[in-house]
Amino acid sequence: MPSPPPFHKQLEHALAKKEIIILLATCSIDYNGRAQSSLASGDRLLIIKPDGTLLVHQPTGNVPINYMKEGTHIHITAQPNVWLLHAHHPKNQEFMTIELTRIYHLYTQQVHDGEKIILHGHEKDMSDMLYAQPDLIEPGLRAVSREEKTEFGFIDVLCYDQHNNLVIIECKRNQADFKAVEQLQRYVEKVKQSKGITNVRGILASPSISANAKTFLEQLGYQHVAINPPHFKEQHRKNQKKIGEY
Amino acid sequence: MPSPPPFHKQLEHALAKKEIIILLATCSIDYNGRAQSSLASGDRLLIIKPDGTLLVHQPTGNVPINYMKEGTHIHITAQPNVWLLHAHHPKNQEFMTIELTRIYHLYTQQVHDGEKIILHGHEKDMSDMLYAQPDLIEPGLRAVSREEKTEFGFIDVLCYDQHNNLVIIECKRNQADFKAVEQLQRYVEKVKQSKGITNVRGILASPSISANAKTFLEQLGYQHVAINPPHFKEQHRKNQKKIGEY
DNA sequence: GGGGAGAGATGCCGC
DNA sequence: GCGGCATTTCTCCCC
Repeated sequence: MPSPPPFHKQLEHALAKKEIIILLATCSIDYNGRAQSSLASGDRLLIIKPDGTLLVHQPTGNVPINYMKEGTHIHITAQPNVWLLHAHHPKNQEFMTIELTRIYHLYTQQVHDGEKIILHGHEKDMSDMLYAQPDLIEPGLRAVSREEKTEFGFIDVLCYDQHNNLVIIECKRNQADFKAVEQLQRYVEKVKQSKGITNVRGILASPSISANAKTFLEQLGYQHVAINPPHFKEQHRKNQKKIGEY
Repeated sequence: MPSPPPFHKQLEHALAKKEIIILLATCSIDYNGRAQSSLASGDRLLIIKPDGTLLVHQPTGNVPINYMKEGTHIHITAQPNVWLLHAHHPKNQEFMTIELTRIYHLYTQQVHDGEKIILHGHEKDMSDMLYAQPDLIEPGLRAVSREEKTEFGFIDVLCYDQHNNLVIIECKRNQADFKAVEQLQRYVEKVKQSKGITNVRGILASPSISANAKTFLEQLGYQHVAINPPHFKEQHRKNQKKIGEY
């Protein structure tokens, strides 16, 4: 029975055929590009995708410890006791060198997946809700526009109140912070300036706001309205049910 | 020769022994937690780490299409034609169900890696440089403090100029945007207020700034100074050399 | 644990 | 391509 081709030949073959490559190995890593990094030797999981994505995962943590994005050119060279995996992203001017000293496992395969994820519960769902039902914010509000583009950014929801003051609403699906207040401030000030009016109100709609951000908000003369993103409670109830199902 | 244990037994064993688990399979996925998502059937790479991290990768892209963070409890159940992988993160109140219909490949192993990455070229390197050499910004500047905490955030570098005006410097290692200008504005206004003085200057130090952000900055009476993060040119030179080496 | 801010942020959509 | 901005942002640091 003929022996299998050497590791680097297998890898080259998989790269050429644009297979997904799963490699568990002891390696050290150097990166040079938008920043510089070095990582001493350890056991890691390397993933090379058909689109030229390279991910390096340690045994813990959510995020790859090193990575190269789609469009990376990869090649491997065999040396007496190590393999050198060179990764180069021409457009981003990024380079990575992985020195492999021990190969635990290599698997490669053609994969097919054309499906896209369907995601709900993001901020747009919240601004959709407030555009459809502005009285969740305050009785008498009339919604005028959504995602209105200004020179200084996009206004989530624009309304008039019952006294015909313009009302600018900025939504956050999570707790609001300084940045959210500043976004609101930027839109309000810009609209006042460009329309030459002063009766413009600013409302920050979010489930909560940090104490400091609230102080800041109120100093600027704006309001916070506590609003949960849509289906927040239903979602929680579903979770509770699922606990029972387990 | 005895046949190997069924897939779900192998997986249970690996979970119990806290091995890293690499699984290439056809699956569909539902997630419920901070948001809700569903993903129809396709070929994906699943990774389960010893710390309870679960990653789902499609054949393209940098980022996992679905994930559960460290601390996730995972168990698997076998049904007539499918396996159900249940993932539950108690603290985050998150749930994921993965329906596996075809197993291409399963590999599990103990892994060891205690190494930490060494990273250079981040923003702190830049504020360190400006604290040490404030005259890179403007002749006659005297640095007073770094990372100074205020009620409204942290000031990167605080200086006095040759006319004894207080100068607040905000650093960005990349192109500055609206948010950077607003951060600077917040610090300057807060310092003016808390110290009861008006001669406070604001300087944004970054390699570049977007046109709109620059307009905004100047309307507020602040300045932009073009500064590259340290070793930027050296880094580029290194890259150039590496191109030659290839 | 919360707050504040950077990140080799990433990804999406707009122009 | 850049710009503006949300992200199941993530991660780190400091209180």
